[in-house]
Amino acid sequence: MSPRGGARATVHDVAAHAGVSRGTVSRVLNGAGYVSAEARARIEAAIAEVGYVRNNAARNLVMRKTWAIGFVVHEPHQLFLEDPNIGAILLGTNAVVAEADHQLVVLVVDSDDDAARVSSYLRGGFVDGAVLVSARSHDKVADAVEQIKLPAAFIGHPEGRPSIPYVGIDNRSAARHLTSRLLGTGRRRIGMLASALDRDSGADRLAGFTDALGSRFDERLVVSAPLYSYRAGVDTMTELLRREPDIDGVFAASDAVAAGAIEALRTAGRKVPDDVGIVGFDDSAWALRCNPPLTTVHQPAADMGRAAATLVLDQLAGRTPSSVTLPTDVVWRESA
Amino acid sequence: MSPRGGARATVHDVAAHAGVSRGTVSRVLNGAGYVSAEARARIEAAIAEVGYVRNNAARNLVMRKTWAIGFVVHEPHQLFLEDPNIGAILLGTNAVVAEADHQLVVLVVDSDDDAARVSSYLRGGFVDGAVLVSARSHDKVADAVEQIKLPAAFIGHPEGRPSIPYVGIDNRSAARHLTSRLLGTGRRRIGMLASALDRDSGADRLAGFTDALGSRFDERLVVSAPLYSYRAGVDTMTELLRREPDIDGVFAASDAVAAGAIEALRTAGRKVPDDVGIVGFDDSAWALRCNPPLTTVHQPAADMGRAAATLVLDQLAGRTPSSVTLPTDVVWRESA
DNA sequence: TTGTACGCGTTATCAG
DNA sequence: CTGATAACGCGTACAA
Repeated sequence: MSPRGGARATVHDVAAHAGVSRGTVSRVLNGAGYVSAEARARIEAAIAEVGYVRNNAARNLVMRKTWAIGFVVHEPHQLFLEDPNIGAILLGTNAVVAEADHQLVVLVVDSDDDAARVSSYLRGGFVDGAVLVSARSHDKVADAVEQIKLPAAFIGHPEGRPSIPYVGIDNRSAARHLTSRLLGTGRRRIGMLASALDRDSGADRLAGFTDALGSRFDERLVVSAPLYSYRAGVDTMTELLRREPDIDGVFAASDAVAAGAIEALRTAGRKVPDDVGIVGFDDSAWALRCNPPLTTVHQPAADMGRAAATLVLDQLAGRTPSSVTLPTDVVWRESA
Repeated sequence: MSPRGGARATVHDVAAHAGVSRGTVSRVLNGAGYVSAEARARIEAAIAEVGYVRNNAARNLVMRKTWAIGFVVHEPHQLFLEDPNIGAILLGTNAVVAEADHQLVVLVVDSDDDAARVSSYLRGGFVDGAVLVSARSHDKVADAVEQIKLPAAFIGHPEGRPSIPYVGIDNRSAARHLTSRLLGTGRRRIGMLASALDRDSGADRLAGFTDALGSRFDERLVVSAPLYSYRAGVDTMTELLRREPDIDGVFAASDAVAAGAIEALRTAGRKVPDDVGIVGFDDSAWALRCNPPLTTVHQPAADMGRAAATLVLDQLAGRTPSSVTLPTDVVWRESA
């Protein structure tokens, strides 16, 4: 006796088909023992026959749990397409979440409307927790997460959200370290191509650069752009050359920016690293694709994803999570 | 009177708080008129006061609709990270889905376990429809979609799934066209770096190449690799040079492959395009990043995403969808 | 070992 | 215009 036309079979149908009660069917469905071999066999046959598939809306309603974790990506179009770390973070998160038998659900925020829709999705009980990537401090999605106390973790370190743990890297000390090594190669006039100063990563990298230069810091040698992009690298490097033609060292806020800068330097007839030494940040696919290969800071992207997932899972298990800062390494190659 | 500790407020709580019935609350929640101004005001105040947020599990259960659309990405790690089209497809799909007030939910399949989990997610009634990217013909996810008759659309054109509409491009004629133009530049010995021959895109590009060459086709000049990757380009080009040192034209199955091939050619001391003319496919970010810039086929990735989303939405609206093939353009640049 | 009955939070259908 | 009340499909004490 299949269910009425087109509708999906329910536990009720299976029970009727097998000549048992719904309770018994539910028990075999959830592997909760106490079912006779005979009943189990009949029920399993019935399940196959009526093509039963569980209705999760009903299940979630009663269990108050969805076994799904959100992964919210909050980037402007272009950056989302270009950012090499985001994919690795995603895969790392997915690995841990899957291991815990949950389903990762990626939500992309690409406009203000999206932010509103994703917020209400999160509030709507579709997920048990969420990993937030590159959220700004003031952010509709973060507001929602905080308000409904959804177990969550940031990748990065937005200020003003003490209630949500994060996993980050120490951008400032990494930038300081990298700049110092660049100084150590004997460069005299070192500039910075800064990016995304509205975000902790961008601001901290600039701070680290400033730290390393100390009294030698000259604000005229810092040119900034809103995004970590190849295009930004071309533009800011061009501007930096205009301001200071005898520049001989450059710290680019990301590998993509560095790649663009190298292009601009080539156009201007400068040789890398002979005339100008340049370093990047991220150790992304760009780094090896550049000519010459880029000296840069390696970001443990997949590990960050894994750590963030663990932070969320911990909260689901009732444990109190604490933010983590992962170590980075300078990778010295030919560009400086 | 707020709900018991920690639990979320329900319609019931709101109703009690406002001194009306649940029915009335539901009516203002869903904007379904027929509510006195006074009642509405009291209810709205109550909603704010108790911090009510809708429970979608319950709502979905009764409405049999989730307002969510799945976007299933089924690629090996590396390809997922490198593929430039996938982001644009995603954004295109998201735009249309959001416009229709649905939420796009991205599901990444990265292992056999993932495939099983995503399948059961799809069957579980978490989404009303799905867009499937780069699914193979034999695929657990596609099986599930077909079995439960989930409204869906493929990007690409997997064989053997006549019940699911797709949006694709005519890889074969595009490849034929591109190869012909390469021939037209006077190249004599033209080889192909094929990839992903287990997929329609890869196989069709090879077929188009073969078409264009006609009797001049020499199977020794075709070297293939499993993935559309930079690495594959380096390796297959190296092999092609070994087989045929006096090669003077190359059709690479994708821009990434072409970029790798250019690297291999440079290593071997050949000049592009003077010694060897090379063309790619996709018009991805690689194309302009290569030196020289790549002649290639432009894929309307965002449009493909939009079309696929429309296909799914059409089915949700009860319309019968039909597959679409989008036009491509050859973009002639300096590499050939 | 099995069946019964209740509750999860909404929306929808009716009388009033 | 409003308020009961019945689904929606499932898990689970509790009784048998």
